[in-house]
Amino acid sequence: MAVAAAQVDQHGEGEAFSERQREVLDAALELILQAGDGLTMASVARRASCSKETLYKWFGDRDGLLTATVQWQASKVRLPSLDRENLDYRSLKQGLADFAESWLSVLTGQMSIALNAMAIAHSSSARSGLGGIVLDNGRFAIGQRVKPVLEMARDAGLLAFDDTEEAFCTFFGLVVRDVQIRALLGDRPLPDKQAIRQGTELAAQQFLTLYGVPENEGR
Amino acid sequence: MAVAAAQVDQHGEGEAFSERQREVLDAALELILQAGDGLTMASVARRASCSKETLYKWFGDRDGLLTATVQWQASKVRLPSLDRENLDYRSLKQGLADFAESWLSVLTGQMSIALNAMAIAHSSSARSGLGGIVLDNGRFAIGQRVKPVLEMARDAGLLAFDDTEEAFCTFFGLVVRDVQIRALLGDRPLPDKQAIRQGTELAAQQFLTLYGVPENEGR
DNA sequence: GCCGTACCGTACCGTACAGTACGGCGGTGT
DNA sequence: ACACCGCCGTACTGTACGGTACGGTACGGC
Repeated sequence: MAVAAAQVDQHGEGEAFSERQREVLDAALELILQAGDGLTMASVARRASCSKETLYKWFGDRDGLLTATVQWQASKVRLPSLDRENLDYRSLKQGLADFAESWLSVLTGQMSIALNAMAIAHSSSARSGLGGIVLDNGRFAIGQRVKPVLEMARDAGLLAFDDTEEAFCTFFGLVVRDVQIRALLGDRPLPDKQAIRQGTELAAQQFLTLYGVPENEGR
Repeated sequence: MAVAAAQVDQHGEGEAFSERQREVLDAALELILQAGDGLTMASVARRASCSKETLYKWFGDRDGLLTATVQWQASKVRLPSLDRENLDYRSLKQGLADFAESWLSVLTGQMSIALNAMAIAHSSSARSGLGGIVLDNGRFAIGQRVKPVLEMARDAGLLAFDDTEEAFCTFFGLVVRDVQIRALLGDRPLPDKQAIRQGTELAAQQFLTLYGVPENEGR
């Protein structure tokens, strides 16, 4: 229930874990990949060559270990920046499509799926903030990254909208569609690189159709 | 692992369960609502005033009970039809918005969230077809319902698209956005009736902007 | 050399829960 | 009346796993 140091910093930039602790958390991540929520404290200890007692000392309990693991993974994921000066219509579209592609690739990765599944499984029962953490570092973090760009594009006269949140949610829907929920429900195969690229290009096009300012389209 | 009769029919219209069995499955649904995947065979037996032995006799094992429960719930959900003759632009938009509203309402209901969460929790570990069942009766069933309408509207000259699947996926994305994943990850409060209505009306409008045939809009 | 600290490995405990066994009981056919 | 059957209730078994205790080892300070 109590993560030694990561408890303190609100947003968990992840500097709170020692080298050895990070090894342990990586072991936990590997196990989550193959066993999902079914990982046991013993299996983590075995995989990381550490003792269960140490796990409890460092992370308090099972929930604390899971929380720390999710935070650790979140601190590793670094999505592309998408900040860009000299915006024009074409580069905006390209930037949105590139960003969406990278984002969807992460979202359909084994790790994202496993972690989201685990967080969802927990949100129904335990009062661990796993769902909140995943939400903060997933959907929320993406929003924080995208919204300024949308507003920048609006200021440049390329987009038109009143509600940034609404515009971002629309972008989210156009990009993600049913892909994530299908993946989470075990639908296979996952979309490949090409399918993702194709979908996100369409999404960028559609988003601009909805929110773009026609006279500034250039071409 | 083996559901007595429901095993036979592929799509489970749900007539395979006796009155008493349906009572038991309803008890299981109630428990899933409050305990999610954490429901125990004993709790179901207690709630339904039946013996564990009967549960095992009828449903084989815990997985079989869960599967039957999900099928039973799926057989109960009946989304509005949306079939409509004499399509015009306005009635199409209204129909899509109404349908989307009803759909999103179901999707954000306690029962949908609990069942989806359970199916997701299982898809990571067990090889039970829970995820597939939910997918078939959720996303897939919706598609089957919506696609003919889209094609009908296209034949009437109201919509323009080549790929029905693509058009439907776009509709899905515009309607669902981040609502479902946020709900599954425990984000609260859930959108209320008004927020849903507002979102789905926007979605219908956006969908028509993307796929509507302008000259037939007849405002 | 001695002590404290941190950690590993393993054994152990308690509990929760899936699955089974069995006695009892009410209904139905003969 | 009696046998049979489906079901309830309850007790039981086996096991998996969270959490704890403890002995053994390596290391740094004094």
